[in-house]
Amino acid sequence: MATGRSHRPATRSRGIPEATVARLPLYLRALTALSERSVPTVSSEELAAAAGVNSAKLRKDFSYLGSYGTRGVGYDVEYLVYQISRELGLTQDWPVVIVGIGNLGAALANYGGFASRGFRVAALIDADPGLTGKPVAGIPVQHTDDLEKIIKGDRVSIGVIATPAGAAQQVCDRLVAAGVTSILNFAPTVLAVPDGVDVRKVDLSIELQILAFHEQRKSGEETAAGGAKATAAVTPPTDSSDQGPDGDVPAVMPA
Amino acid sequence: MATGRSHRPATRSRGIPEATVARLPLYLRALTALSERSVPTVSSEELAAAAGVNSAKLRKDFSYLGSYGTRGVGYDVEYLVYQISRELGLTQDWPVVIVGIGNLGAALANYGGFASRGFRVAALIDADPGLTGKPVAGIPVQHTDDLEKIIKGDRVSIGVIATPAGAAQQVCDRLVAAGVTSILNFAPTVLAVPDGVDVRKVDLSIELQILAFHEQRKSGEETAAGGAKATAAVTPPTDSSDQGPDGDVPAVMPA
DNA sequence: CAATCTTTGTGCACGCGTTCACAAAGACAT
DNA sequence: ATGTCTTTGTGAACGCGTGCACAAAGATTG
Repeated sequence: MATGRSHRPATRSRGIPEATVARLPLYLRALTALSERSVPTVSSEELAAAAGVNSAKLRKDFSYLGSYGTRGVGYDVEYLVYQISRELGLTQDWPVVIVGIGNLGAALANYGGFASRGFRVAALIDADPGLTGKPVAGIPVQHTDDLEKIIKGDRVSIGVIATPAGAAQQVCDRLVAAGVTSILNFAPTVLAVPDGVDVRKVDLSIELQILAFHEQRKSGEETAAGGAKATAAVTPPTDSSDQGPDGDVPAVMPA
Repeated sequence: MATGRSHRPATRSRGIPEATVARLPLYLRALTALSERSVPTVSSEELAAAAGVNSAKLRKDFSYLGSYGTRGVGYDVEYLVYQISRELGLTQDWPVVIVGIGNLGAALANYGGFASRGFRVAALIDADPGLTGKPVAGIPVQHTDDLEKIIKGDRVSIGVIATPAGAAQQVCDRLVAAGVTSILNFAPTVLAVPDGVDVRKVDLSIELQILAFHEQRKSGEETAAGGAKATAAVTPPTDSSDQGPDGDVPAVMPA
């Protein structure tokens, strides 16, 4: 059956490493916060702390975008906000459809982080006729039957799937056939898509399982399980910035 | 200020690489599906396809757990389900609290994927007195004032933060002080936690921004933007299993 | 203008993760 | 029992990402 896994050898988008791209939104958020406080410039050290990363890493990340800093001073906040926004493509308008308006879909529709970043919820789509017409987050839900019409009519290229797992692949196929080329999938399924379509997956259960793994290690290490956790003595919250287990290997991935 | 980033040199949990741990839940889900269909054994090739990964990677991943396969045959589904569950710590009961019962919190409370994996929603907590006592997903919401009591009373070690960004750090501090040592954070903020506490972050907006980046590349590459996408000719959905942009560098990370 | 101080930008080395490719192991047929 | 065929388990090579450490660049002060 020969799988068919082509595995493109890291097309390295015009030289910007994927790892860097994944951090740009992080920097952007920190910079936006600084901008709102009218801070004119930041050093790599400060910004790195705000974004929760290493300062050397941050500088290297920025070096891929060009030399936007001034030695001895730091980075111009406004300028950097613009550069990163442009690089991420957030200066243009991205219509997005959300398919599956259950609890999660409604949460996503209400999520403020979208609108503030150039994303516009173009439509909410659900298969339940009982929902059709009902407004969620101020937007009337439309029926799945009209999916193709909506996508094509509004030139939507990004789709969010928040349906049950069983419906996900079918919805995905229809989205792709209608012209969607980027999909954010919340359903716990592996989606099959043709070449040229990007899929990012967010699985809440997987994140918890990874936490459980590390949690288990903590309990079962020093004391042999049992009443171990009864030691109760928990280090009080300090601002130590050490994070996470060890490596950064998250569960969200293109697939 | 010397950052303070200790960066533990990858404590490599008893030899299991983080990247592998992050994939175990993926395998587990595929195996569970097979188990429900009463499939006795799978080859690495088949299972890899079902989980959306490379078969060599899968075999190497399993090799860290031990030699659970039979050459010429494959892996025993039931046995593997058990081994992975045990490794991930899912054979024990993990009480979880969800703080912030807005749209997202409610969605999480209703999410079936938790219960089916050894996770138990021990309590829902919200700062809004109007919500207190109201049942969400069959569980009455409790007030933030009782947070410490709840955590300690039920020996909760995993907390989910689904509050607005502004409240996240404060909630985090209280959770940690009360004994929580693993946190899944949905608020768009960098959380500061003491050593020994794991934080995983899920940021919906970041995922979309990464998609936008790749989407922009697609449009601006072959044809110079403009009516480029009017070419409409979209490759029909096939079962080609090529996934994602290129490298696997997701936006969810310990921090 | 010269000296000093701050902060960027990056060359280099190292380690983790991925992939290839193949030998060893076992099933199965004769 | 012997041979063939399938599939695992892994050694080795490679590439990406990270972090260190420092030279170059510019601000700032005297």
